Amino acid sequence: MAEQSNRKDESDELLKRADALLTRMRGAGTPAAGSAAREIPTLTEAAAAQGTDPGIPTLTEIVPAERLPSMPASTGEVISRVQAQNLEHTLYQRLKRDLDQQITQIVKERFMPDIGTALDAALAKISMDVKADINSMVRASIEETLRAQMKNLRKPVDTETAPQEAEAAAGGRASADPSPFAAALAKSYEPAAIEARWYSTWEKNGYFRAGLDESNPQCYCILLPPPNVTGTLHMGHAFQHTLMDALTRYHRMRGYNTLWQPGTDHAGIATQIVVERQLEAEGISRRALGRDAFVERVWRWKEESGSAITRQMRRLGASCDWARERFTMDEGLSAVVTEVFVRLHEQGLIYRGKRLVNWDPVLKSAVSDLEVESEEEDGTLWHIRYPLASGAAFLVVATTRPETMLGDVAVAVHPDDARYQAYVGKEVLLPLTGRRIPVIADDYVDPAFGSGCVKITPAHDFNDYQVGLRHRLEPWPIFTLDARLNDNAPAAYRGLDRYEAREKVLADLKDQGLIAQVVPHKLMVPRCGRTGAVVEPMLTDQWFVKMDSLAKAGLDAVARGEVRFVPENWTATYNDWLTRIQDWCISRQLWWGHRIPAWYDSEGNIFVARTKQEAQARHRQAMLERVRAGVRVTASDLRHDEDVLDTWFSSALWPFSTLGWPADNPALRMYLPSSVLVTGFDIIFFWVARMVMMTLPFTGKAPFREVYITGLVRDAEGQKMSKSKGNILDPLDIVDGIGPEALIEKRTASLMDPRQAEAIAAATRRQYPKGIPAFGTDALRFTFASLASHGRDVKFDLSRCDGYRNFCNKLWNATRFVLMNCAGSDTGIDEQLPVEPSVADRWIVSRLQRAEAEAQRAFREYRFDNLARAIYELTWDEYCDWYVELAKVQLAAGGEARSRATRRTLARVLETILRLAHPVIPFITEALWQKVAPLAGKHGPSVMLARYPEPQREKLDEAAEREIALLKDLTNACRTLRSEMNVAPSQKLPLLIQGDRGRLEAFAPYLVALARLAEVVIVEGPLPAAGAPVSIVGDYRLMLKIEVDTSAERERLHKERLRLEAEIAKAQAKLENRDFIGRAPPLIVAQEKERLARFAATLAKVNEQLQQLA
RNA sequence: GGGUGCUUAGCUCAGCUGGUAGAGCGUCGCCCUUACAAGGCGAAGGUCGGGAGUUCGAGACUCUCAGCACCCACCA
Repeated sequence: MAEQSNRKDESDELLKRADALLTRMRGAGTPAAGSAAREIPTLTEAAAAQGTDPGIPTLTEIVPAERLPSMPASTGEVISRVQAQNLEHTLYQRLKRDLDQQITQIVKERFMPDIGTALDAALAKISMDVKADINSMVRASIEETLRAQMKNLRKPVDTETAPQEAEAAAGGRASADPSPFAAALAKSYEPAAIEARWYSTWEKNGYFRAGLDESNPQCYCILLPPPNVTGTLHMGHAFQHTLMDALTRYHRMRGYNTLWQPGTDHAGIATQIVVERQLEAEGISRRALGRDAFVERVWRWKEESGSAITRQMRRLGASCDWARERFTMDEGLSAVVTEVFVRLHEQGLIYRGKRLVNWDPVLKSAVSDLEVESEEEDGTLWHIRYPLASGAAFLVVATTRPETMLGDVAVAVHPDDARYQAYVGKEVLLPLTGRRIPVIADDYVDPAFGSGCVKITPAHDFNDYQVGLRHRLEPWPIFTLDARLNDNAPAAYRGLDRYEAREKVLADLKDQGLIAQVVPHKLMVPRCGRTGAVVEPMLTDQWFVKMDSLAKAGLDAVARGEVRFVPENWTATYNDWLTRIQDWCISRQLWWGHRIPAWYDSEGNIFVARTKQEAQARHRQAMLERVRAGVRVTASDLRHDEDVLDTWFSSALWPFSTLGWPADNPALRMYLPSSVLVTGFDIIFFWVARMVMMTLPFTGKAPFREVYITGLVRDAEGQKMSKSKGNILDPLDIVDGIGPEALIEKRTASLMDPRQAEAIAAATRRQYPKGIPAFGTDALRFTFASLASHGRDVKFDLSRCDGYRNFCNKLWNATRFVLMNCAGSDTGIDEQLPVEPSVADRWIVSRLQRAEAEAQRAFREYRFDNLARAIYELTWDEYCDWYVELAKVQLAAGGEARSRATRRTLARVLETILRLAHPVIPFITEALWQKVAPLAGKHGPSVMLARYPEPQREKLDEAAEREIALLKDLTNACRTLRSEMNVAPSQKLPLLIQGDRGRLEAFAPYLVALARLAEVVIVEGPLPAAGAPVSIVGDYRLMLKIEVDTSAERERLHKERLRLEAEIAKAQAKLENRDFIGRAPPLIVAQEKERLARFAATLAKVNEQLQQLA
């Protein structure tokens, strides 16, 4: 089926037809329709008309006037390109929101009803998918309008051919009035506006397309773990997709051939269940509908909801090659599935047989071991007496599932168990059935548990099955496929459900006095991961893949290092599973999935073939041979196997089925093995290991070189996000924001258990009283990156998003600053002109080199947290906090060459930062790069096509780094001094510094500006004594020269001095008084002396302070 | 029962081959300084889960104990 690839064509086709219809109606169509249709403008007309044609609504009719940006009057005023871009951008943003709605509205209102209905249906059908196309139509229209507008607005000078002049003219105004360039970027960062604009541009221009240049030896490929086709994007996807997109964009920018292979999975069980529920809601049963109709129905559901997840991925900026999108049930991929099945069967690696499998009685299908999830539940251990056939004695067996006793074929004891040795080989009478069953001895029995006797039910227990095989006991199945008792059970129990049977068995045993003991017991209950039904081991005919040789190859591939896990410790998990693997049950008794390519004749012979024709041919061949051998045969038609394959069977083939295998082609040659698989640990077994095992034998190559295992995304409390817990977050709600009511509505809708709704609503209200603000895609992606450290689950905390949105805002504003100062000015693009880089310029370039090296290492090691940090710190802590501030000083004071160097550095470093950050935050970097790149001498349609910076070690300038470190220290020391001295922020003071005069003279202007000083006074020799504390930084001693108003302080100190002097005088007088000395006790005299000394000391301090203030 | 992680500031987490404990958010104080209040400057806050060992020196290495989380296998 080519539905996927046809979708876009279909949409285009519909649009075209709609357009054609419009044109016809507008033209010489039927008179009635013609007049009505004349009122409906094309988008271009709507945007361009502006009231020129009374028959066509103007822009303001479609969009309320107050929503339109003010347009300059058409008076021949000069408009700069930046202005025009800005105008276009704003206009586009505001229009975009309203237009498609408005158009639909107008169409509805003004079209004749019959056509209207048809078009309505068409619009409704395409509206979602076509949004992007409408966007580009709107864009095109607006571009057209603006071009027309600019013709009127522009001076005769053509800015296209003389951009320097035009920019210079605008730049000249910028110095006096920065508005043109401030306006070039909105005052603050608004993600929605940017994001809407760029994705379609990238996609339209084919930037995501796979590189197929075979002369380039560097190829980079990531396989998207195909999400469920009918699913929606959750936080785990968003997290992993962010990392994959960053990796893809990084390597694309490094010049690799790049492919991010997208696609979706048919997700057999999950999808079938969803559609079955829909049918139930309509009161239709799947079986009543019939297989073909049901499958048809699932396809329809897939068509309706199938693109939801890929639309969401686009919102996150995922740069997949959508043209190569695949679906596991596409014709091509289905053919690969059949081919692989047939080949494996030919090699004897697929077989069919009656085996004990995990059976879901609700789904009525086998499920694989992996799909069974055991959970501890409270149960009971019943001790039941089995009377010996020979006499009055009993053997007591313990069981948690008494109903299965009806299928018992033996009682087992441990061979060394002295208590029971006498009974081995004897028989017991199985209660309720009257069957006689043997007592056997087997190591499997744990004498310490229960009574030491185990009932053996081979047909419904995996361990018992093994015991049965060892002792050649015939299994005695007692359940039907929906877990009711079958005819092997005594008549009284037939038809009962397994739990009803349990009750009845227990009651009957009790009546017969055969229950010896009832003990509460915790046990693990195996449930199907999908339906939650308790799984019943069941003997059924199923298809299996023989795993031993495949597993061996899978283990070897990892051991040889062909596939490497990151972090490495997952290798152990992988190895452990593969060494203990059992044969893989691949048949499912479902309707939605790949039909097993096997046919049966009336005698039950199996013919595995690629097509029915092939199977028939083999059948005829076999019959001929038997006829020749003289066997009588009856002709019969072949019956197709009813079962479908496990979803994971087709997923296991993903690495080569998506690349056009088995046909040799460039993509297969270049992108297998793929570079890295990014996924969660939860599908190492389901998918990762199976891809390794299936890809190796069919292609001789590993499916991927590395497997990066991400953590799981949990909520802020560390809980797993799940619908039933009501703690799910939709990544797009973080991007776009959501109100509290809508969020609660979302979380409580379609709950399995509606009683939880209230608790969830309350918890949600508590946690998000105001809902979730819009953070934008970039902030979300940056957050994911920063949380992606190794070996840890991710507790998703919205406050981190907050921080990273602020980062985006910082980047935005830094760019505004650079544009204000550099746009229209000389940024040193002409290498002939003299430049005079300062130590600050050299420093920031050096820091940039370090950050680039760190980023490169982070990508190599999948340390996205370090990557995010490197970018964050460089941008904020170095570039914005320091370099930009230093640059202000240089621009204010420097000569022409120094200013040119400063602007050059400002622009070039920012431009590099934008490229550096682009893999993580693609949207904002693209928007800003468009403005910054020309200033840095770079040109190109997209930052995506610009090369990622290569770190160049030799450019590290440690001398400059030391100098700036010193300058930072000095600045901080000044700030400390100011705060210690309680100097008002507005107050400027001179700073006295003693130290290397040459350096200080270089630092002085920066210090004056950054530390808000009046001047820097360089002091030879020791610093003069003064009131301020002295700071020491390295070899430098510095102090503020306080010239603040100290009169109040002086007055206070003066008063204090007077008081002290008075006290001292009094004390001295006392001590000089002979009467006092003579009569007072010595202790008192000593005290008085102490007092005097204390006063004297305090007075000395006060005097010192006064002197300092003076 | 087997395995794998984790335990560092109020919260979320960094901390590479052992060498003076870090970031973001939150809190508090002062500033609406001409890119940015989604900002700037500053401050408080930690015997790095407990114990032992190796070492001149341990958040890091070894052992042990405890707690938390997850995976696998299971005793009927």
